[in-house]
Formats: sequence, structure tokens, C-alpha cells
Amino acid sequence: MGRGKVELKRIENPTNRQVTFSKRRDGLLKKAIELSILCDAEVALLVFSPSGKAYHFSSHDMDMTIRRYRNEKGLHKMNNHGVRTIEVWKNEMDEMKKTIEILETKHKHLAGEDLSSLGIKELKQLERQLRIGVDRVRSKKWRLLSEHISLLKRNHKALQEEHTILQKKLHELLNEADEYSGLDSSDHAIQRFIPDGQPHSPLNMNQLGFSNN
Amino acid sequence: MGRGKVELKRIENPTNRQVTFSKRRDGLLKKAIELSILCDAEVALLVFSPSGKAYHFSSHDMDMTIRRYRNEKGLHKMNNHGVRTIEVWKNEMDEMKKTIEILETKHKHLAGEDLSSLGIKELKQLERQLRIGVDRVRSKKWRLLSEHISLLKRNHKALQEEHTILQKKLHELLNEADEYSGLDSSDHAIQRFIPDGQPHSPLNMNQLGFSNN
DNA sequence: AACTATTTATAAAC
DNA sequence: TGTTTATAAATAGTT
Repeated sequence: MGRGKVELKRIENPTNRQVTFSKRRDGLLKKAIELSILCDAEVALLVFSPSGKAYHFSSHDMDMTIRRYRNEKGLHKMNNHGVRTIEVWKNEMDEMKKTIEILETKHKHLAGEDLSSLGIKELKQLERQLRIGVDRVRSKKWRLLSEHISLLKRNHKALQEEHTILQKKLHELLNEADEYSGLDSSDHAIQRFIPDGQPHSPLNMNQLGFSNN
Repeated sequence: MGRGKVELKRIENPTNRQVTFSKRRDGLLKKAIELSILCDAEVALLVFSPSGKAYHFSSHDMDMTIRRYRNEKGLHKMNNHGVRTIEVWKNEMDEMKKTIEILETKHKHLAGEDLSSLGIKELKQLERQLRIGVDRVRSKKWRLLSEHISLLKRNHKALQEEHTILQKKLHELLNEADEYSGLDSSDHAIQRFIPDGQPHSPLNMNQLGFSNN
């Protein structure tokens, strides 16, 4: 409908295309309005120009019409999927809430709180569980402690050995110095720092910051 | 464009309206397609007939176009609100997950499992916590047990008293019977069921289903 | 649903 | 963009 027929393909001339877009957009909009009024139909139209500008018409309410559309065909596509996803989320959240409640209750029980709902049988089991826990924790603690102690012992022994070596070297040096200078060694300054053959008294483990509880 | 001009108002004749709807719907659809092709535009069209039947066209992807529309103008409406709600949900879920993880870790620790990540200080605190729990649970257990026992004792005492009364009544009845019948009472059938003055031996509490652990 | 007289939309030109 | 105009397209009423 115009001076010439048009092929159904993208108009290459950008100016022409833009002009035609404006005209046809208005035409389409008008037709949509007419359809909705003349035939009492619910119509929604969304148009985006290539440049990104948006035009729209809806005879009733856009969101409502979109919802209606989604309900209509969504019964086997994204809408349903979306609803199911939401339901799955809700279920997950409920499950998590339950899990947290249970865990918190158990935690309180293990702390010896809120025991009023428990019977003798449950209390016995709880006590057994706590005992097991205590035993394991205590054994782990002792393992750690003994490792720590043996580490300290090793370090101490190494220090002792180093000390002995240093002592020997020091004696040798002193002797050399004495021989060289011919001084009397009885009250030599350096010698006052060397107590006797026994290096250190063994470390008292009770002073290392550990107690038995 | 037809034999006569039409007023822009609802066509009252239902048949006419239905026919016009079909024709104009097709026309609108065709125009929408043409616009999208000729002008390289993104077009979405939703039409619902008065009878509820749905027709639609979208040049790209309906949901995408709808999203684009919502983004365009929805920055102050439901979409934004929806997105925020979803984000809030996600945060809630993340928090719950974290909570569950923490609780489970604590639970394991209290059970004496997975202790490798703990240091001596933490182990000591854990042990202390467990001890407190054990003490509380044990005390609760003993309270329950003693209540149970005193209840049993009360019951037992009541039974004893009832028994004594019954015994007395029985004796009285026997005496009456003897006086009435004049029979010898040394091997009276009923008397065989009465052992002696002492009713029952006291119940042994160790046989009531309780042990000390 | 097909036909057709007529209205309407719009392509091209300005 | 807006107007004009020649012409293509759409469609109201009829069959």
C-alpha cells in the first residue's frame, strides 16, 4: 500500500527504514487499539526500535496480560518451571529450618540445657554420648600434649648437645688462650659462665603452661 | 477499508465481532511480522479473544522481550521488588547453610569427631563444656530416677497398707466362717494363702529395671 | 471461506 | 519530522 510494492525483507536504506518504522509502528499501534476496542479483545504490544527505544500498548494491564499469557502456555514451560523452582526453594528452606531446629535442640541437650522433654532412657543415651565425646576429646588432648612435650624434649636435648659442644669448644679456646697468654686460668672471666659438667637441670614439664584439666 | 466505514466502538453483533476479530487479528499479526522484518525491530504481541483464546507473536523471544520491557520501565515496580525478594531469599539460604555447617561442626566436635583442626586450648574448652553437659545430664537423670523411685515406694507402701487391711478382713471373715460352720481351721483352704503377719518382703530397687549408668 | 467495493495504510516524493 | 499523493493492502459487508 504505497507507491510501490515492498519485498518482505529488511529495508537496507537506514533512513527509509527509520521512516518506515515510525509509520508502521504507528499503524500497528492503531490497529492494536482498534482490535481491542472493536472486538473487545485483550491486546498487548511491545515494540523496540533497532536503536533501542521502546513503544508499547496494552488494552488492559500489561503485567496482567503477560501473566495471563504465561499461565496460558506456561503450563508446560518456563512459568511452571519457575513456580516449581520456587517451590523447591521453599521446600529446601523449610528443610533447612527443620535441620537447624533439630541441631540446635541437640546442641542444647549436649550442653545439658532444656532436658525437661527427655525421659530416662534418652538421658542415659545422652550421657553415654557425652562420655564418649569427653573420652575422645581428652585422648586427643593428651595426644596433642604428648606430642608437644616430646617436641620440647627433642628441642631441649638438641640444645643440650649444642650446649655441650659449645662448652667443649669454649674450653679448647680457653686452653689455647691460656697457653698463648700464659695467664692463670683459675678465675678467668669466661670460665665463670660455665657451671660444671652437667649442662642444665632437666626442664620441669609442669612449668610449661600445661595443667591436667 | 471495507464496504463501509466503522465507528471505533465495540461491535455489538457477536457474529460480526467474531469475524472481524479473526480478520483483524490476522492483519495485526501480519503487520507485526512485517514491522519486525522490514525495520529490524523487536516486536511482541499478545492477543486474547473475548472467548479467552490466546494468540501471540514475538520476533525474538517472548520472555526476553518481556524482560527487556520490564527492565526498561520496571526499575520502579514489581520486577525490582521481585529481584530484591529473590536476593533476600538467597541471602537467607546462605546464612542458613552457614548456620547448619557451624552447628554440624560443633556437633561433631561434641561427639569427639573431626578434632584435628582444634588446638589444645580449644580441646580443653570442649572438654570442659562436655563435662558440664555430662554433669547436668547426670543430675537430671538422677532427679528423674529418684522421683520415679519415690513414686514406686509410695505405691508400694499403699499396696502394703491395702494388703494389711485385706488380710485383717480376711481373718475376720475366716473367724466368722469358722464360728458359723464349726469346722476345724487348721488346714482351711483359704488360710493356706495367708503366709504370716509380715506382709511382703520390701521390694529390691535393683530389680526395677534401673542400673547405675 | 471467497468475493469485492471501499476504506485505510503507507511508499515515495517533497 | 510532516504533508501529499498514488497505490498497495486490509477489510466490511455480501454471497
